[in-house]
Amino acid sequence: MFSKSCEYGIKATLYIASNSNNGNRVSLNDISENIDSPKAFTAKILQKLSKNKIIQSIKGPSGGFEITTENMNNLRLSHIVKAFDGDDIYKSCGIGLEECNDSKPCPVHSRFKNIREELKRMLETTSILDLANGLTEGLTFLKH
Amino acid sequence: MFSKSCEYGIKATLYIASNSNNGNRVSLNDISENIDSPKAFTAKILQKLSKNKIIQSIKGPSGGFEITTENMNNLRLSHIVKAFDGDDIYKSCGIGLEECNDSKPCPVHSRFKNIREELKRMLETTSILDLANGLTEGLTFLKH
DNA sequence: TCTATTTCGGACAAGAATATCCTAAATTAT
DNA sequence: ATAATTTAGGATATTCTTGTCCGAAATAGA
Repeated sequence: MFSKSCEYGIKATLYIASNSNNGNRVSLNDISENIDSPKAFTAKILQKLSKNKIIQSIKGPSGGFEITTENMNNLRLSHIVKAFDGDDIYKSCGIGLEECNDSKPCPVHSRFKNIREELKRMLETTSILDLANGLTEGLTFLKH
Repeated sequence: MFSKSCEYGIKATLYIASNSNNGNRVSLNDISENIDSPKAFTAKILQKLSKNKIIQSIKGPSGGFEITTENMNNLRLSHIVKAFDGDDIYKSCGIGLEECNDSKPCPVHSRFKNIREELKRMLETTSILDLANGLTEGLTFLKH
């Protein structure tokens, strides 16, 4: 469904968010250990999240990554997905046609429409804060 | 959503189906022209469809590809998707966790559940015959 | 100021997906 | 039988994603 990068991006953001909740800044090491991801590759993921203003990065000793309270309240799952995979998943044609819409549909267009819209809606309404709270409360998990 | 191979696989199957409807066997050339796909790569796709008993292939002059009436009645979109991409799209965790279920959920588990199930249901109930009929009747399209 | 820590960013490596090429095998028609 | 047509399948090439490595830049603390 999502690329590996996007999966790591979501996990990393949620881990950072759940710690920023408690006022804790976390490092690359913390993150890659706690979301069970390759460290060097995760560094790239974090750079991307940082450039997309999804997370904030601080260099130097006691540096690391965090999410501002303001960001936390506005961030949605769709923002992360968009940064890594674009919005093809819920916008583009199920069998890859450039032009595919209600007036000139591909064979699967009508059957995919609802699902795509539901996915879009879910991603756009799911807040990072809510997901992070689930983690903080121990109701959900980022690794086995 | 699906791999390029899977997209070609669906398009090829539908093109063949819509022609088998009319009793016409179609060649690799026909197919790659009409679904707008690279010929050599499409040959591989057709081999895979053939090995998975989704389509039948006949060698030699006046050979080509077709779908038996029996197959046409039983084939569902899910069969093609499974042959190329497996069933990860509607079975595996949204952020790639090995173990992710109702009793030990990842943060997005509950929000993805319905969508995944709807997708599964759609793929398993959508018949190739119905999709092919839409094409034959000129209601839907495989290329722009 | 010096050192240790941490992120940044460019170059490079490995693997998977996509795509091509060429010869073999089968089959039809002459 | 021979020639022509069409799929089968192995080898190879290209591109994209995933992943690693290493030195540079920033910064906190001694």
